[in-house]
Amino acid sequence: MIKVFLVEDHPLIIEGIKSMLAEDTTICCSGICNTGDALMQLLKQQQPDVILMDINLPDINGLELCKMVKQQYPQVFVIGLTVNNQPGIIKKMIDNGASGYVLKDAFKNEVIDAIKAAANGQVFYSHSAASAMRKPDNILPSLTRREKEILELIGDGLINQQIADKLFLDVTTVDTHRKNMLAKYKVRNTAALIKLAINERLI
Amino acid sequence: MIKVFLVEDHPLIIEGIKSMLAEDTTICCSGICNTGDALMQLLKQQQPDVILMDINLPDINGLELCKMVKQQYPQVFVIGLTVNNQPGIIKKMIDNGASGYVLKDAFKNEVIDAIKAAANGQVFYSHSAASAMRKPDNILPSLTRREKEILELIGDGLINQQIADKLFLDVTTVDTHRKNMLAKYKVRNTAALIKLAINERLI
DNA sequence: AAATAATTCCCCTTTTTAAGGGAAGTTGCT
DNA sequence: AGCAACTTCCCTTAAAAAGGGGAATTATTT
Repeated sequence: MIKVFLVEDHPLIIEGIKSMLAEDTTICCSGICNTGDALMQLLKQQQPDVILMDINLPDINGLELCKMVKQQYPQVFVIGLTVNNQPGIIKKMIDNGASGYVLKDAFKNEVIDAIKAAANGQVFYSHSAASAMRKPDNILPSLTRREKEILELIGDGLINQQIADKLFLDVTTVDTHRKNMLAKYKVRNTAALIKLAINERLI
Repeated sequence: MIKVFLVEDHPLIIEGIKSMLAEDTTICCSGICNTGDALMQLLKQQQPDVILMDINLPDINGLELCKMVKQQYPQVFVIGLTVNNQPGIIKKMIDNGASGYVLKDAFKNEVIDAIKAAANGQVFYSHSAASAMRKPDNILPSLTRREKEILELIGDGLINQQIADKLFLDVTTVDTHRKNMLAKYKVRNTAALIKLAINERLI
């Protein structure tokens, strides 16, 4: 019997997963939480074989949560779950110790297959996740803390001087970060940078 | 007995809805399609009392589909369904004849309540949809054809001169449109404009 | 402890955008 | 036919970003 925890904040998805898993007698879903925090509390009491985890949770980023779980409970296998097919995030989840990735357009058997594979220590991707992986553009550089901070303020419409004032920095520093981001993502200007950052969920 | 059709392309959500509706004996889900096209075909043969319709379908925009359904089958009630809480889109759905709107973070009873309300000709919003409606900023001005065209090119990183060349316009014209958009949305610069446009799904 | 990455600050010049106007032709709709 | 909204073009000046460098200090990771 494979013991599964589900971390998901959308009741509809919870129902869907529960309903799918109910059809397989070798899997039992013994814990459901809707936040990362609730999961960490639950794990203190008992550990499942597999955690099925939504990447977009209200309280914590899925990548962080996955890393935390694997650090404290390395024997527990984690499977990522998400609606939005974010190129690049799949690879990052695997880097953070995940045993698989299932997009929400996955079919019934794919969820079950992923859980079974994970329980055996294998890695599984749903069909759509695998095809997303094959795209070469999934190796986007990530933003540093500071860059992300600055990029968010840029997106809010602040100019370099205002950002500098807000973060107690020199204007030239803000400008340097801005230029580094343009170079990092090989975009021509701020407009393209913001578009890319939002579409890739970097901010 | 309320006859319901479900238009949804994510198997997980389909399972969730089916599972929720199974618990209510006065509702029967007698048709499931995963595209707008499939729905229109199905409607030629039989009409349900209520259609539960995902706004983000692979083949057609939910707003358009809702309008089409209501034009051809005015007696059928339509309920919108979506993960992404897009401020403004709810109002547009209602304008297009929808009888309700349910976000995917809705609870079990909210989906059932929405269906029952719709079957009685009433309008129902899920808790989260209603709170999204209350926000005054759901009446954002829309972009004109030209503005949208130009904004997309701005987002691609083109500068005014390049946009002008591409659309066979004068640079000043492109600049005027850019200024109008900044004024229209009361934003300070292009970065904020792009962010707003993407978040509001204007481009 | 060494190497790498991140953060910070500075110089310069050129290009592009923003903000303030005005004006006129075109399209669409009632 | 008339009005409103859209589209088009023009002017000027100031401000901001882009592009090209360099360099020193702190974290972080190996």
